[in-house]
Amino acid sequence: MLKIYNTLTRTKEDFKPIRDNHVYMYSCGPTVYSYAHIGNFRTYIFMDLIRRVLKYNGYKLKGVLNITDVGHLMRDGDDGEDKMVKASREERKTPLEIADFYTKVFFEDLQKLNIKKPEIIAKATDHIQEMIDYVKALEEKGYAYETSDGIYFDISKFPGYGKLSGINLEDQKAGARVEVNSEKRNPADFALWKKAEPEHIMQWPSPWGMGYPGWHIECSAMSLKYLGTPFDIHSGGVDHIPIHHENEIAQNEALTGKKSVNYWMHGEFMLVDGGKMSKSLGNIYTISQLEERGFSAMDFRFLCLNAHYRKKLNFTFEGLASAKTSRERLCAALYKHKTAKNKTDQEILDNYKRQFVEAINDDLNIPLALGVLFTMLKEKKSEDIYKLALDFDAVFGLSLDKTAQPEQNGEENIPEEIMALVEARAAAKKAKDYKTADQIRDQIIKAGYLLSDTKEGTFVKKSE
RNA sequence: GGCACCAUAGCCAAGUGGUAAGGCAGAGGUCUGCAAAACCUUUAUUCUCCAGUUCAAAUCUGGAUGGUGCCUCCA
Repeated sequence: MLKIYNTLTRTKEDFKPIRDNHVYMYSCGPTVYSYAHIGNFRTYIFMDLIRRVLKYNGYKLKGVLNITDVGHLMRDGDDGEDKMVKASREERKTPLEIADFYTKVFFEDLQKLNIKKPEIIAKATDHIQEMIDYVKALEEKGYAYETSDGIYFDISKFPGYGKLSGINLEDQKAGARVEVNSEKRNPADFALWKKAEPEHIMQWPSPWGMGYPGWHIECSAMSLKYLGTPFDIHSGGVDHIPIHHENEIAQNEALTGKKSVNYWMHGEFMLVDGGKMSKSLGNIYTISQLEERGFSAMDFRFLCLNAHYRKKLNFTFEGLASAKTSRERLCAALYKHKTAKNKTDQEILDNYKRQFVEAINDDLNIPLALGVLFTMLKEKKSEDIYKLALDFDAVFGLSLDKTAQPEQNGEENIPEEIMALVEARAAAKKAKDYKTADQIRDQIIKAGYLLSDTKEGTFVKKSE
């Protein structure tokens, strides 16, 4: 039985899907105004792990991931500038060009990380009509009101507000900043629809004139369209608990009168060097930047797999290097099993499989499951172990079948002059001229290559 | 001020009532002309501290201390 932690109840619960065998899931996706960074990707790896564990348990999936290309404001939902508009101005491109470019990079990164795309990718700008209909319905039900700059949700009409994050609106008032927008009935009311100035570059006709949607309405309208209500799982980052997901709940439940989501799952943040990751501190990294430093996207995925999704993960390059070494040794060990012809007792295999399943089904305890894999690989070499490791990899997504390869004398990337040095060293060694051989070795290392002498001969590879 | 959470070896990290998984680094060894790499072995009588509950606590309760995130846009 799969157990998952539900943010709404703050407990681990048995997972029971609404439909027998088909799980409906919505995951908050990127706002495509800039490059997604490793913190964002930790959350998408988390989404991917949920999906893989569900599939491993035999469920079919209907997953939706949104691409936010409008409506995500720099401040609150009231008075900030739209992120897409800002990026568009700064990069001197149209919002569409901005969105297309960063969406493309986003999906390339997902692929590198071996994150499988959910079944439905939903772009906000393709669903403006659904959002307008949604807002109109809320207005008709008396949950929305109009001000000079937009349509707002009246949270005083929704008594359950705050149940996901545990906030109490009365307590919040004490320390809260003074609200700029005095037309709002309650400080925490949020925009469903914003009226646009004539020069605003992203706007659509609506019953309230030209304008654009609020950010929160996007996820509500699209999840309702594709998944209905209620649906099984809603995932996202922990930062979404207090505002974005509270607002989604308010919108959905106000509209339908029903509970909208059975299980809320939130992935914790990634810290950098023990603190917050932010552009102003200059400590955010993209996947490409990790690659420039000699790490693969898979090294990063492996790093994320080593910490539980509900624990903060402190990113350091030291930690990433440790993950890289660990992953490479894992693959090397696996290759030995792949090429072994021995068999392993079914009882032993079943025991590892059981431990693995217990781990992943206990609220996605992937770090523990990885421990099971490492322990299993220490068994006597056998192709049965290899096959079972690949079975586990359906969850890990480390492409173990592809990466468990013999060491190659990667000649495709080794320049001829280096190969000449390698041969010269071999000759010197054969002549027992170790002084010359060692000098040549130093020379090769200085040039940025690593040598490894094995019984099968000398291998060269680029050092990172 | 409010909300949420965390504290386990040099580092990362699992374990949430029955006597400390796993990884990295380190140490010893094998291999090597010597190294590096690889491989093998090994590494916490103890879980921030103080009380309490219990036959039994890293795990439960209370308190202290330290750390982080959110309440501004964030994954």
